[in-house]
Amino acid sequence: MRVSRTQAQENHARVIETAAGLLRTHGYDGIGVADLMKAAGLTHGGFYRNFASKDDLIVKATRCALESTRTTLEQAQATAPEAAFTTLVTEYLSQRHCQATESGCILPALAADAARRDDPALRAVFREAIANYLAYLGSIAPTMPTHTQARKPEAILAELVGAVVLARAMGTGEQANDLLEAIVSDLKEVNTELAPTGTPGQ
Amino acid sequence: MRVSRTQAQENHARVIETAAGLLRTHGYDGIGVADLMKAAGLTHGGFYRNFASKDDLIVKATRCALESTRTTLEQAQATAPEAAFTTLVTEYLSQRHCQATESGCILPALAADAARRDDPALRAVFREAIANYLAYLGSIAPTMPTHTQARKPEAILAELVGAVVLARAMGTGEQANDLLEAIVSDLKEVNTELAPTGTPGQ
DNA sequence: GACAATAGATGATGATCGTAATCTATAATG
DNA sequence: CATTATAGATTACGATCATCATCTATTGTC
Repeated sequence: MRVSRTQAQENHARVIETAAGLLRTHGYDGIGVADLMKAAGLTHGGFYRNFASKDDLIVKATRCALESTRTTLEQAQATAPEAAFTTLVTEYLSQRHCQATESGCILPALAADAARRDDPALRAVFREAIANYLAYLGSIAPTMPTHTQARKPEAILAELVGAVVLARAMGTGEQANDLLEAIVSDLKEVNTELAPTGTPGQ
Repeated sequence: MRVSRTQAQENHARVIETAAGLLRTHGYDGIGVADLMKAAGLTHGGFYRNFASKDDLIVKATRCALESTRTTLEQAQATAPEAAFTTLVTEYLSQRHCQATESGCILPALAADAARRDDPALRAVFREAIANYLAYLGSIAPTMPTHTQARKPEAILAELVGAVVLARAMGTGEQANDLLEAIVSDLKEVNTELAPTGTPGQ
């Protein structure tokens, strides 16, 4: 059946948003076009009118997920500007984020998948995502403890992403929790050899 | 055709070793049983005499890859004990390692894939791999610069793994190189605010 | 040397994959 | 209101997937 222009536009957007969630959870190869369309409330028949290929949807959905993360970060910074770094670290390294694969950051969820694909457009989205994060980390540097502030943003981002990748691979057990906590304290607490613990720097 | 007992044993081992390489490159879902057997010089027919399922092979191949990495680490430590940490960082964050997906560390290659599988045995392999790395980092702590030595092994491992994941997703361009170099210097060089650059600590 | 055990090949199973041609009912247009 | 453009459904294509039953040729054993 046909549907109004605005309805069709909504459907198109919903397919992308739905895919942005399901692809993060199942991986680029872990879910098919038919299931993605069904999850969006449509049949798989109309897919190729809206998207050139599954790869096309993958790029659009990945960018959609990236944009929603960017919005979240900007809101956090606007809400509590002085605690931006603490909020980021606490949330990013939380059990909640590790379990919320569908809505979490694309970097731990899909970067390894993306590396296997020979798709320049997809790689560009990831370069953009990483550049975004690095810029954000730069912008909230004044809210970091001094020992963290002294480090390169690249190192902090890698540490955050690696922590979630490792914690997810370990499952929900105690070891995963210990690892996350160790990394939270590595990033948040002032090095005890340099200064007393507990107070964020500057 | 039938084959001698020892020959069969060799074949079994070769399937696992071959799979250890190809699964790292293509991901757990990126290559099928038939292609794995063919790469080992066999047809897919005999697969289920040797393995209970593809999941079974996945666990065995992942453990095989882990053991080969452990061997590499032990050799590096034995060869140049005083430079163990420098060697690890330089090699792990090299373009070579980022491009050698087939023989590289399983953590950046397959941890995200493993997180999606509901397989306790596979998760156990990853917990073991992570525990191995943490123990190794602990054992070579005396060869680290002081600012790195003061950090938790979990944080260093996450930083290494995250760096390779991000670099691979970015491709072979200049940005990936810059990111790797930034993280090498974050781990190797003494913080310039604390001490002059260039000399490893202690 | 005859017999039995078995490694591996052959080939088929049903499911699922991405892709696409075709159809249909309705929204947009005159 | 009649016409046309089109969103989405139906259906099917060929590939590939994991799995497995069956067959065969050779090795190990007596």
